[in-house]
This record gives sequence, C-alpha cells and structure tokens, in this order.
Amino acid sequence: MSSGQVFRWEETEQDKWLGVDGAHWFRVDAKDPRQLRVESNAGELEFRRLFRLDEDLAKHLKVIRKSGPELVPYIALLPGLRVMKPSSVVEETFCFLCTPNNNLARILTMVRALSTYGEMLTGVQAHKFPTVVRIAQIDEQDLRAKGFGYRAQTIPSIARQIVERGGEQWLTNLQSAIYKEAHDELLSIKGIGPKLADCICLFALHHTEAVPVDTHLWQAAKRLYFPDWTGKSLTGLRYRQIGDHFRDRFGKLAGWAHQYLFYDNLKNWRTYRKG
DNA sequence: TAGGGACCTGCC
DNA sequence: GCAGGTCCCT
Repeated sequence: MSSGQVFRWEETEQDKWLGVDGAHWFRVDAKDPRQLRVESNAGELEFRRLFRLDEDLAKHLKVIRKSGPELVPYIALLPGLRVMKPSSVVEETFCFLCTPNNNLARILTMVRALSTYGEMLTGVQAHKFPTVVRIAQIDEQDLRAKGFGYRAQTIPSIARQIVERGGEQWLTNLQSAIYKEAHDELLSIKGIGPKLADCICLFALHHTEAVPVDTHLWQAAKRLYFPDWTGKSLTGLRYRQIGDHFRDRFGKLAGWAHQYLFYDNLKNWRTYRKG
C-alpha cells in the first residue's frame, strides 16, 4: 500500500494493477503480495525508486512509533504504507490540482481526462501525462465540457503561471530548495493554497517533512492533539501549527507519520463525526 | 488573523 | 450536505 500517485493507477482486474509514472508504465500482479510480478517499459531500479523500496520501512516505523506512540494503532492498520516518489514533477503536481474540494471518483475521472492531452505510451493502452506547456494551452471550454467545473479555469491558469516562472524546470529547481522556500514559492501561484503546496512538496518535490493538512488530517489533529479547537475553523495559523507539530516530533519523517492519521480518518470519518 | 460565502460536479 | 481547498471579502 502506497500513497501519492494513486491517481495514475487502476486495478484492471482482481489484484492486477496498471500504473503510469512519467514515461514509465508498470503492470503489477499482486496475487502474491510477498512476490510481486512486474512487467514494465522501465527497469527494476525505477520501480524500486517509485515505491522507495530501498528505504528501510521498519526503521522509519521504529522512529515514528517511538516519537509518536499514539500512532501505533493507526500504523497497525496500514503497516506497509509508504510515501511514493514519483518521477514526474508535472504529472504529480497537476494530479493534485484536481483534488481540492472534490471526491476521489471525480478526481480519477479528471486525471484521466487530463492525461488524454498527453502522448500515447507504447506497449500499453494509456497516455503519458501532458507537459505543463500543453496544459497551459488547454481551452477552458474544453475542460468545462468534460465536467471540470471551475477547475476548467484554474488548472490551465496555474499551468500558465508555472510556465511564466520557468515551466517544468522551475518545479524541478524547487526540489533542491529547502522545504519552506519551496512551499512559499508555490504559494505565490494563484490557485495553490497551503494544502496543495504541501501535497506538491511531499509527493512531487520529495520534501518528506511536508504535512498536507486537508479536511481529514484537520479532523484527526483536533481529536488527538488540539481538542481546544473543536468548533474552530482551519485558519492559516492553525494550519502551520499542525504541520510544525508533526515536524517538531518526526522531522523529515513528518510526511510519513501524518499519513496513518489521514488514511484512518478518510476511511472512518463518518464514524468519528457521529461520536 | 478569524470567520463566512461562493464555487463545479457528483456521491452519500 | 459534503468531498484529499482556495479565493475574496469583512
């Protein structure tokens, strides 16, 4: 189980997955989870990199459990969860630009629609994600007709703002910047708020101390860490306090640590709401 | 800085 | 009513 680039993966049949990452595609047969069978136009190295298979998960978990014992039961629900490391900054960034104020089913539809603006991949029935220059050229009415709603305006607009700043290279350069600087730079774009900036920092730029505070993590943070905030709204200040709370305790693993609470709340929020 | 409303579409 | 928010306005 991994997170970050689920948007480009689909289960084609029981336990069989087709995933796209940049110019690469992977057909994964997970019938035996201990022994994945992978067919791909990339090498094993790319697959291992994408899922950070060369990082010692047990070691990460040891640190997280020690610094955050309250997370132990949540980790037990998803002990194999990893933060993905996608290879395409543009693909990852624009997938997340489809997520705000949205539900997963429609996000997947939108990501699929966006991908059709990219070239076809060879060897598999799927598209490579379009370039940021191509996205910048997409007509708003085109996306409106495809059910993008107000995102039909914001997505090409964000692409144009990125192109103005230097395009894909600008995003790539933010990978070498420190987390806070990258986050600040992303916030200069109209249409990217603190949450999206953190998703991009964590999954596209690989700043693993980034903590995206969405509606689910907000609920979980109030429950576990900030009970005084019950009934309050998520302001910019509280947003930073939650992220800093995770960074103070987990450092570079903050992005890993927060995920267990995110997924738990995603799955169980209706139950929590009643209680 | 805090709070509230609008915003596309579709599922619950 | 609300979803893996952001903008704009008091």
